Amino acid sequence: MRYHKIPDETVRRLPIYLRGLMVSADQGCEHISSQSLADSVGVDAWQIRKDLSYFGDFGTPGVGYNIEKLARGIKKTLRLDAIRRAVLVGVGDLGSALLAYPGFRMYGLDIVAAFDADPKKIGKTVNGVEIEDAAKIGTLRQRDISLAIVAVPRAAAQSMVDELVAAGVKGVLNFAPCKLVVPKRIKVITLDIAMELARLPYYMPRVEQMSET
Amino acid sequence: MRYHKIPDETVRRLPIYLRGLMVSADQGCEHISSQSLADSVGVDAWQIRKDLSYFGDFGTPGVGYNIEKLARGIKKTLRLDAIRRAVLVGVGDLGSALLAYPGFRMYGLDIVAAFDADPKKIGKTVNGVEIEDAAKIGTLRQRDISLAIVAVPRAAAQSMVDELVAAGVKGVLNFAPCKLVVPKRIKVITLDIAMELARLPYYMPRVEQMSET
DNA sequence: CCATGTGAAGGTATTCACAGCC
DNA sequence: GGCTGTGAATACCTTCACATGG
Repeated sequence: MRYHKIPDETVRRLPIYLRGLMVSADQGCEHISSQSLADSVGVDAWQIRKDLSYFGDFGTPGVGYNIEKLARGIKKTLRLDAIRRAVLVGVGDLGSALLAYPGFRMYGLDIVAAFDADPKKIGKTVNGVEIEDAAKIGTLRQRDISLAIVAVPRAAAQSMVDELVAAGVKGVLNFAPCKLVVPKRIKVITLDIAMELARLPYYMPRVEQMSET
Repeated sequence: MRYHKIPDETVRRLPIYLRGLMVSADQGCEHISSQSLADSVGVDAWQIRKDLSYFGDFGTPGVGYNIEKLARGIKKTLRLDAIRRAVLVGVGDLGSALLAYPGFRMYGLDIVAAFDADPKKIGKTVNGVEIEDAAKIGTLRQRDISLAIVAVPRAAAQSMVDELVAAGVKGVLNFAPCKLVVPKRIKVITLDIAMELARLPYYMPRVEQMSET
């Protein structure tokens, strides 16, 4: 293996592989070939091998990959071994669902704090996390939390992010349907759910619809 | 303008442009330049012009784009003018949040039906939509609904999708963290929220973490 | 003999620079 | 002068084919 910059598209796929490895590990497997993993996650085998080749030699020719070792390697590459604590801002319908969502655990991620501006919500506990006053986001600085999830209405998103950045947050998963302006050192991934649904019709077969022409 | 296949990446960006156009329209603007739109949505101006050039001549040199006309053109390209009704399967925390989510309206999309397997939920009404028995998904065939949103646990996702496909659904937005097997004519977009959060640390500056090395 | 890792080829998307039109 | 639309250049990613190693 030689030095390579890891392509963004590879980084996008790594969590998929991790998910597939967990499933195989649960089934008691110790090793897995790129082909088997490919079948279970829906990515081509050569793509998996190429992706993994960017950051380490994990496989054994003739045998495959040691699941435990490969999972550790991927986690390290994604820096999931060091960063594990996240804060949620905005405990509305979507925010509450995220607090209850068990899926983060698979990647070793935990939501350990939550903020909201609504006085009726402050002080309540949802899924073991107490909702704090959004005006106190500054207190995050002392709490070793560098990941934030933003689930507030569009109008509030930018100001919340400004405060999060001031409080030392380094990465943001944004559910508000808008662009967020942040310093270059901060990474924002925006996930606009309605937008994903909106691009689905483009790929659907062009049959005449009964409603409207 | 000449014939071009529209790149997938362009299709991914079109809803962003649509969102930006709505905002400008709300502000009373009639025309907008690629540069202004670029500033408001966070995509480069030449990228926008290139994307739009794949499917129509919308702009006027020296003036810019007519917002109303461009929005209609994008909607038509994405086929949002014909497909508007969606069904939700799985009314848990996330599903309920999606039912309440106002963002789909912006794209002319409506969730008009909901299914769940839990007898305690069946018959209840959430946000004006009555929850029906998941065993009755087959009744969709008569209801002119071709889009589905799947928000059930991983273990139930594949069988729900099988039923949806049998009932005539053509496109699926899947929130379950797994690959779904469907006939080639069906389009599935999987949106794994935990996975998005998991790739965030990779892009964050490599400072020493206080917790664990 | 089987499965990995990787150069090389091929394809797709981004970026540039500018001709053409209002 | 200002702004669009687009060929050409560049960068990036995917796919292939096979040498290499257990």
